Amino acid sequence: MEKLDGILFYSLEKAIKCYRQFAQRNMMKHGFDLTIDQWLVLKAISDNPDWTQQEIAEAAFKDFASVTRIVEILVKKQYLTRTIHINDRRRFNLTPTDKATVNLQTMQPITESNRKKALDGISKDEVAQLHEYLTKIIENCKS
Amino acid sequence: MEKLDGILFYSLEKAIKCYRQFAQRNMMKHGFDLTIDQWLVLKAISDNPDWTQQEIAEAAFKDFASVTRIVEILVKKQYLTRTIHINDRRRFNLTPTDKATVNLQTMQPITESNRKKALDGISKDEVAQLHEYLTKIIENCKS
DNA sequence: TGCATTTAATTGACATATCAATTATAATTG
DNA sequence: CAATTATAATTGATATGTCAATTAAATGCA
Repeated sequence: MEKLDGILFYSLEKAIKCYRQFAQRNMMKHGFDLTIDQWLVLKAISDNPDWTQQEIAEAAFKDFASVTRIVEILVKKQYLTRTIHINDRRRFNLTPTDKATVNLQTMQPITESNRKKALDGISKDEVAQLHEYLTKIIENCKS
Repeated sequence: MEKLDGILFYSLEKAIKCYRQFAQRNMMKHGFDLTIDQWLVLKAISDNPDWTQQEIAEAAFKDFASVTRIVEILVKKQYLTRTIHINDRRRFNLTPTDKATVNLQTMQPITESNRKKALDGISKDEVAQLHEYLTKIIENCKS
């Protein structure tokens, strides 16, 4: 078999999977009970409290259905409250609880440290380069 | 919110998701009834018929549980036959059917074209560079 | 040989991804 | 205003990821 490690997209997949596992491990190690997807959605909502779930989904590059389910979990875990939107009864107001705010803040430095450790040995310029390549791939795959 | 697009790992995630969607679309467009994960596992088995499922899982960077389930589906879809291993009754012989062999061959140029299109505008050297960065990230996240 | 350990694979539970269908409401337009 | 269309969100089905527990068979060692 052509070695899988020799195929770029395989390494791409492996890199993101490794990073997710790494980030999740460190999150748990610090006693947090959120998955990184839940964290991401919570953070997106917290930073954009007026967005629809669909807008949140787009920003987080998640499926609408996934966001619906993640929001459910976040409400159940008491990180979000959900109330009906006054002007549009199809929508909801999603409001992070105090618990959410505190946890997001406590988590922030851990997340930053995770990112830093994962990029250890890659210079700022190289990261920028890498970023450009990824953006190019994203563009190419839109066709 | 710090724009998600500005975070490398978010773009990493987005890039691989985009590529998977792109590859899957093209696969379907040509009438194949496999997911790209099923295809990957089938290809790994086809190229290494003597490996254990665990070895296949490692090569494809998949969970053992996932491989078990994907193999089940491949058997059901008549891409694999499963017989008991003579020397080790814990194992199975996984043998691609003729249908599998034909499909893998027909698929190969499509896969290559997918990869090529997705990397359009990125030179060979740059791909090599990108690959190195990814390998570095994978290493960093093992800690 | 007999028992503990290791290994190969499966299974269960839950989270997420994806696609299609559905519901409820809002907006548009004839 | 009524009928159509568009939008926000949910739901169902299936596939995969992840973790833990389990089963069955092989191996190692006293």
